[in-house]
Parts: sequence; C-alpha cells; structure tokens
Amino acid sequence: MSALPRYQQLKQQIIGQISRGELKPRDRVPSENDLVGSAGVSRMTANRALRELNDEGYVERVAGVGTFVADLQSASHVLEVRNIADEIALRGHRHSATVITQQNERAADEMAKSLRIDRGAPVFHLLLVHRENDVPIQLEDRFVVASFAPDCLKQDFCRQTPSAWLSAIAPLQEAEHKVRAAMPSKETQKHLQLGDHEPCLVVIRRTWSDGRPVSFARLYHPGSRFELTGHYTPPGIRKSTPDQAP
Amino acid sequence: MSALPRYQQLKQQIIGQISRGELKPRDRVPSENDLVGSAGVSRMTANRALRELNDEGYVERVAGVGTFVADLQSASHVLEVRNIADEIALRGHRHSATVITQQNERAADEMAKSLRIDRGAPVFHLLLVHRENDVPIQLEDRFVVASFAPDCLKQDFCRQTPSAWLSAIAPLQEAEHKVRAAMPSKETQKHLQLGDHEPCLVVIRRTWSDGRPVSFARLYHPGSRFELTGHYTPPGIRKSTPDQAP
DNA sequence: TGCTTTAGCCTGTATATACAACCTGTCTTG
DNA sequence: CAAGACAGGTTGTATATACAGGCTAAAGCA
Repeated sequence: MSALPRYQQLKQQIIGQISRGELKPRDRVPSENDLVGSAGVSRMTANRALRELNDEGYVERVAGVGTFVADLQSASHVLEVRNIADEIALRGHRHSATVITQQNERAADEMAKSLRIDRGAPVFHLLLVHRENDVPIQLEDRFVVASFAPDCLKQDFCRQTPSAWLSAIAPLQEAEHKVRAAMPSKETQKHLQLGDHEPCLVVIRRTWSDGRPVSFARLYHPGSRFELTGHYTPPGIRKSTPDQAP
Repeated sequence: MSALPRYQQLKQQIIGQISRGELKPRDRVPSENDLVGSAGVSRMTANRALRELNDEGYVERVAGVGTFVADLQSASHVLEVRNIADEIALRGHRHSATVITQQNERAADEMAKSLRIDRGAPVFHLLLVHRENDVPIQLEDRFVVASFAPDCLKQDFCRQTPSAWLSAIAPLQEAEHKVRAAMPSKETQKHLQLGDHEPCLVVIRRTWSDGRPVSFARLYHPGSRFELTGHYTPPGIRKSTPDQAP
C-alpha cells in the first residue's frame, strides 16, 4: 500500500473541503505559502497541487490575488450517466440481468493505470448481461476499486445494477466517456447473441468520486439494436422543441 | 509582446515535430536529461513540458524506460458541437477535405420529416471526406434546408467546413445527436478506406436555429481509428482530471 | 479630500539538487 | 546454460531558492 504523493494528498484534501461544503464557490483557498506552513510542504509542491486543481477546474487562480473555489456552472452535457435499468423502464419495458462474473482480481497494468491504483491492487470484476424484454442489450464489463466498495461481492446485481449501487454508496462526481465502434470478441458475440459481422457500440466509462477514479466499465451494445442519443444547447440559448428525431 | 514561457516553447517544439511527422507514434522522445542539454533548460522545466504533454495525450511516459509519442487514436468530443477541422488542428494535425457532392436536391420523405419541411422542398446535399494528415477520418453526408442557406452551393467547403460555415451565417441553437455502430456501405467503405468487416461509428446530428431544424448530417468515422470522448459532471460538482483511458 | 507612491502578498516561472522507484541490459556466479 | 546481482538510464517526486509580474491596500503627499 503505497502512500499517495504529497501533492495528490493536498489536492484531495482541498477537493474534500469543497465537496463537503467547507469551502464554497468564490471562497478563498489557502495560498501556496499558507500551505507551506499548514501542510509542511515546500512551495513548489503546494504550487503543483493548486495548479493542477486549477487545470482541472476546481479552483481559479489569479496572479497577484489568490486562489478561489471555482463557480460551479457545468454546461448541459450530453450522454448523461444513466442507469440502463432506468432507461429501459423509461421505455416501458422490462429489465433483467444475469451475473456472469463477480469476483476479486488483481489489477493488471492498464487497469491499475486507469484506476490510479497500484498494479496488483485488489479490484472487483463484474461481468453481466442486461436484457430488455429478455433481449440482450448490454454486456457490462466493470472493474471497481476494492477499497472503495468492500461489499461489492455481497451484492445481488440482478436486483440493483452496479451503476445504481455505486451511486448509492457514494456520490458520483464525474464520468468520462469514450465511444467507439468495434467488432465483438467471440465471447461478447455469444453473450449479446450477435450475428456474424455485426458491430458493437462500445461505451467506455470511468467514474470518479472525491477526485479519484472508482470504477471503469466497458459497455458493449449490439450495433443493430442500440443507439445513443444526446442533446446539446450552447450556453445562453433558450431551448426549443426537440421531438422525435429521424 | 511577452515571450511564451520556456516549458511552453518546449511543448510546442515537440508537438511540432510530431505533427510534421519527424516524430512518429511509438518513437522515443528526448528524455528530460536530453532536453537539459539540447534545450538548455533545467530538468524540472523539461519535466513539466513532458508531463503536460503526457497529460494531454501527446506522449506516453513510462517510469524507468522513457517517453514515447502516443499512438494517435483520434478522439472527438461528443458533447460540444465542434468543427472537425478545429478538432484536428487542436491535435496539431493538418486537416484537408474533398467535396464529392454539392448539389440541389428535393427532400425525400424521411428527410422532409426530419427537417420539418414539405416533401419535395429543395435541400442542398453535401458529401465530403475529411482527412487528418491525409488519413480519412470522417465522411460527412449532410443535408441543409435550402431556404436557410441559399448560398450553400457557392461555398468552397475545402476551405471552410460546412459546420463552420453554418454556424457563421446563423447562431446554432441546438443540436441533437445519435450515435450508433454500423457496417459501412460499399461506398462509405471506399471513401474512408476501410478494411472488410471494419465497423463505423456513425454520428447523426440535427442542428437547429430559431426553433427550426436547419441541417441534418450523418458523420461516418472509421471504428478502428476514431473515438468519441465525453465528460459528464452532475450539477453541483466541478470537474477533475480527464487523461487518457485505455 | 484626492492622488500618487510604495510595501507586501500572491501567483508564474526557472533552476539546482536530491532521493526513490522502475526498467533494461549486462555481468557475474552457480 | 540459467538464475541472480548489479549498474546505468529514466521518470516521479520533493525541496530550497530566486526573480518577475500582477494586484491591493496602506502610507505618504499635495
């Protein structure tokens, strides 16, 4: 169990104060020299922590003035993090899931890097098939940081999806997505009951809580019976009527 | 006229070498100590330049081994409606386009419905291939409401993309997206220089201005060398670090 | 009072130095 | 020949120091 670097600890400490409400938007954040005194680090280390928090949008720095908690005003984003069970329910259909794998593993190189943990650190590996009216609609291949969710192996993910459970045990703060098209592996093809040469839409999602990645998931969808939808409105514009798209 | 900071100059120098092809993916990038000698900076300055290039996805660093040019797997932001030329420029690459079709047509049933115009009403049909460093990266199949953009046929879309031109002549107010995976048609396969059984990532986009649809586009991307990225932050929380995922 | 100067704090950058951890290839040894 | 020890290069982090530049408020002056 290697300790996080000092500048990362500093970042988390400040992120924690922001997310707990101890520091509110526009509040002044301790200056680099304050942190030299209070945290016992050198100014360059404090500088790196604050600079990265600035790059990441947590705080705003003004040369000659100070560092302040950023105004939280996130743009309306597309591709919201939704629970697939909710999506299906919204369509008036029935969701069901089958758990294929639910076990402890050790993080391989790439996974460790993605989740920002040590190589070989324990992670929980989940593999499940989601169905809409008994038709396979998503193969969920998920890794969860073990220390974040110790009870992961005790959960019955047929009843509550991993996504729903994770956002229940800790507030989800952030999600990154990547979307790509790819041909499925033999196994994925089987689980999703795909025909030959039928592509998959793969959503790769990394979710964060308290400034740390907690889960990494690959979500495979059959290209022939699935699509993502999104909506974008530039800042400062009032919406009109989006109805059915082509 | 203030000069750029030294670490920024270093970054640009390396980005330039990458985008000019002097450094190719997986090539070794000069180490921090090399830069100390060749660029005459301190190691910490070289470190900052390389570290930021790593955070931005240009290079990949492996402790104990070295720094290497990242495999370029193009990424594009789903959320924001962006001009592909800008996306490519942001990556330090060169954008080029070829216009295949640019003509007046009459709206077919489905298209008329999508664009909320009468069946048979005039629309402009554009078909163009976008390239990133001469590699086809997007086939744009677009229909524009004729009454909205009468000068559409006079434009040279090799110089300015349809997306850029449209948002210049009228403020874009809304965009709907759909994303799906599909196998390309023979013609799409040819234009994108795709191999057999190689899937496409298709973004279908309808843009609105003044409460009316003005344009409908299908954007085909090669599944093997393209991905969409997105970022989601629930209300009340501010962003953290998006870096490269596996 | 009203304007100017100045002192002081803050961030931004740059350097020199140091040590830890990691990886690879080589050399030694059994 | 194979396994292990080792050296050298590389990144990752941390510190101390220095100077430039921006901003603010207090001090000084008219």
